[in-house]
Amino acid sequence: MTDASSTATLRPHQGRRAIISREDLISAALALVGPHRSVSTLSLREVAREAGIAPNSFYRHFRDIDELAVAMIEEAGAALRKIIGSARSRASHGGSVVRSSIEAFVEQLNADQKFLHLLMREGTVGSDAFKQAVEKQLCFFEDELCTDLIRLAEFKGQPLHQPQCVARAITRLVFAEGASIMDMPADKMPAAAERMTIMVRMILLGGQTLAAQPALAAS
Amino acid sequence: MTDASSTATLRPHQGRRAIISREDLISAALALVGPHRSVSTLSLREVAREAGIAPNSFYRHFRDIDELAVAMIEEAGAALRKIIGSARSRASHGGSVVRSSIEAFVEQLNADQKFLHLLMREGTVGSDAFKQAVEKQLCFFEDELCTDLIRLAEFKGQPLHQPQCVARAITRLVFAEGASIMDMPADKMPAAAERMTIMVRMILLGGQTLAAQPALAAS
DNA sequence: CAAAAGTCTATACACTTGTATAGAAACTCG
DNA sequence: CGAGTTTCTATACAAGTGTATAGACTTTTG
Repeated sequence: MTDASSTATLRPHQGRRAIISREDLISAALALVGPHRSVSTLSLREVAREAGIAPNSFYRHFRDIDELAVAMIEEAGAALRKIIGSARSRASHGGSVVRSSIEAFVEQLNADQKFLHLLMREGTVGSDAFKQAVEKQLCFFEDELCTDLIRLAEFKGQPLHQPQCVARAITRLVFAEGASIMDMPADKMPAAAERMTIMVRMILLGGQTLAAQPALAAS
Repeated sequence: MTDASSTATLRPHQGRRAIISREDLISAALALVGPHRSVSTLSLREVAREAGIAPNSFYRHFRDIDELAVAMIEEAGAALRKIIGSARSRASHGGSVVRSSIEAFVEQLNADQKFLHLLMREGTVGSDAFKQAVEKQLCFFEDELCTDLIRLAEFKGQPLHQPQCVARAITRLVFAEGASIMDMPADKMPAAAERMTIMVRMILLGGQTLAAQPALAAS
């Protein structure tokens, strides 16, 4: 594969120039999904129509619609992790990491980006390959959050009980709650974001308390 | 509607006896869904075929497939709440409510009931009516848990910060985590259930700690 | 018993879907 | 230029979809 792509880079077009790229197809698919349209209902013909190509040309880029969906998920995950990551590092030498991360998250919720949509809502239906792709992205978030939590705990001198578990709880909760928030009327969203912050704080505080008094684990 | 149903009860069949009922259609639909099949991909013809009737007879019972889906969700929610509720009351004068509730939950996860599937996985895709139906059931769970948490807090003399928020966090987390657990290989499930218990404990503990030291809310 | 009423089936129509096949169009290289 | 190579299009097919229409069957009612 490395070989194929490198020769492709050296001799970009041996035959007719490609009129459309994988990214164009992903864009077309992104344009079709939305609050009322899920990836799993996209049809090959529909995406091709949106992209302005004949249905069969689709196969030049993806083996089937599922491969497209997986590519979309990976792109969405990478984009979102970049956003959240920069928000975190921006805040790391400033104030509350929790608040600024959630603010960045909700900001993306408001912006009409489709990325969040994909990751939050579509992880539970669809093909196995698709579900695994979403799961993988969520685990990336979890791991990044985990290393951050550990660093923060050491920095503040507040130990955390089972940081990986804390990170997972926060990640899953935020994505689940986010999916629900997306369907709310706009005027209820600030309150929901505030509530989400409290939820995350509770988990963190629970982890800290548990680290201080392990006996509580059996309460 | 009350009038119509009451007259229907008084005079059950004015014409030919119904060969199939709403419940039969729901059963047929339940038989079709599963780990690899989501409600949103069910077709009217398919459900009718499974139920053994002609496609058009479907309309005698539901206006469209979406109305069927909503009915399924309501049935699933009621059934699951009954199960969890009895598990909770069984444990209320015994030991840990958290553990026994989660055990009941995971037990249902293992049993090949489709109910949990519907509530956990399908709440984020589909029509608005469908999403709202799932959301409503989740709120029922949240409310029941909330009253239980309040009662428990008073009983134990351990006040809880924002019990409604705690209840929501627990509900959402458990359902999200449950959806993920369902796709795991069976040998990893006990560990996942244990981890879920810890997560719930952290939230509870966070809520208690926050009630004791409100100043921590701004940490 | 006949009429009315409700439930179901059969057939049909227009539409969408994925994909197979064949060929046209555009590009590079000798 | 002509050969080779790649991309894209046109057409076609079988299958599946929702649903409209018309009629057959069974039960209650007059």
